[in-house]
Amino acid sequence: MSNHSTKSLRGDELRDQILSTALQMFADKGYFNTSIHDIRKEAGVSTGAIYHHFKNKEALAKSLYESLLIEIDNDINDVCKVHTGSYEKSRAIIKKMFALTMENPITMQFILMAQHREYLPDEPPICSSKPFQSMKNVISEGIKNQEIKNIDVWVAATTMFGGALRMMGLQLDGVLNQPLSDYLDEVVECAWLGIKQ
Amino acid sequence: MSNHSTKSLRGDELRDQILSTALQMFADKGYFNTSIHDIRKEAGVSTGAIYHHFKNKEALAKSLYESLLIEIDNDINDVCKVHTGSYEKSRAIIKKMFALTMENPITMQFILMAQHREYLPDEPPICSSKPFQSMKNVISEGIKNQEIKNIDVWVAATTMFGGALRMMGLQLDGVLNQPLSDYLDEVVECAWLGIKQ
DNA sequence: GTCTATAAATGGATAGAC
DNA sequence: GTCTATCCATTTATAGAC
Repeated sequence: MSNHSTKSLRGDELRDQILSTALQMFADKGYFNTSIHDIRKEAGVSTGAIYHHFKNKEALAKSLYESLLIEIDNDINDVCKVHTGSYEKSRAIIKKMFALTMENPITMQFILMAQHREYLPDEPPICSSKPFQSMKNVISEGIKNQEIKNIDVWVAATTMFGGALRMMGLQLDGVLNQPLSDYLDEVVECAWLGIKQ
Repeated sequence: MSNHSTKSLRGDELRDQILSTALQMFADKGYFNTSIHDIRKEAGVSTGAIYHHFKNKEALAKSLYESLLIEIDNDINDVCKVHTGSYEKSRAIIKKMFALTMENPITMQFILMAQHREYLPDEPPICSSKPFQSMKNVISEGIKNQEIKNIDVWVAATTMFGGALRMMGLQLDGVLNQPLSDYLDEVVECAWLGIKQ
């Protein structure tokens, strides 16, 4: 379980080691159930090393949160680029998020399931984060292009992505019997039927 | 802000005072950002009184969580009783949950947005709680009756209720300009189009 | 840049008076 | 049944050696 290896890391490698250990533990036990001492032990580093690389515990969590949101937003925009039309883009986004959930449940647990505002008080709600804005933009465009019917954009966006996000939550809670990819077609089809022109 | 009143409460009234203060503070600042001392101060009671009525902090949270889930489940079942058919029942459930969110945002914040497993480790995931099971049952029945098309029941349930739940989250995050009731018709219509036979 | 040791504060929980 | 006072463990963060 411990990330401690015989080779002792230094500099940026040590910083990455701290980040990945913290991510694992925050996702698994939650921010408040993970002490600096827990991270120190699990990562095989010293308290001083942690405080050298991060101002405090909150800054460590914030660094994780922001970089992971940017990563996901990049993934979303990458798959969007190779598709045209709101349907294709929405499908590609959901497919990508399903894949990320299966490949990297820890990251998705941390980003989607945690209540960041409890420990990052200055953070805006998740719905105004870049990935969620990107999703909303796809829907806005679809309404403008008349691919999607002319309803409130929040309603359209939550209809398109709300079910998929719940399915990701169910997968992370261990409730589903099959991998998310098995549900992709039905999820996308049902959501799209609700909003298509 | 303080719930402290000149008349000092005793017995069950004091217990209720503790519960409602704790609910407010847990919903507002989160479980881990609320200390027993905070609750003591805000409720205008003593530490001893809290520990007389509840074994510990966790038991206090658990008592709140369980009774609120039962209340919501009763509400859901009450509105279901006066409707027949999956569409009518689903619509009534969403309407009721929208109303509860507007009337009692604090309760909904605590039930829907918090990560209870971080401080109630023995609690099952929220999707297996009674209210969510009741929703899933409505969808199961609809599939059996062929009112809803024959797809995976989780997909159908998340399609029907996933968007509405996200809209409730947006409302609680203060993102929406209008009350949830204004979105009800569109939300229900979009969701139902996705799963109807 | 990383370590160990420890300071300083907080918070959950208990004891015992009333 | 409720109160006050306090104990003790935990935790964040710092100081200073290497």
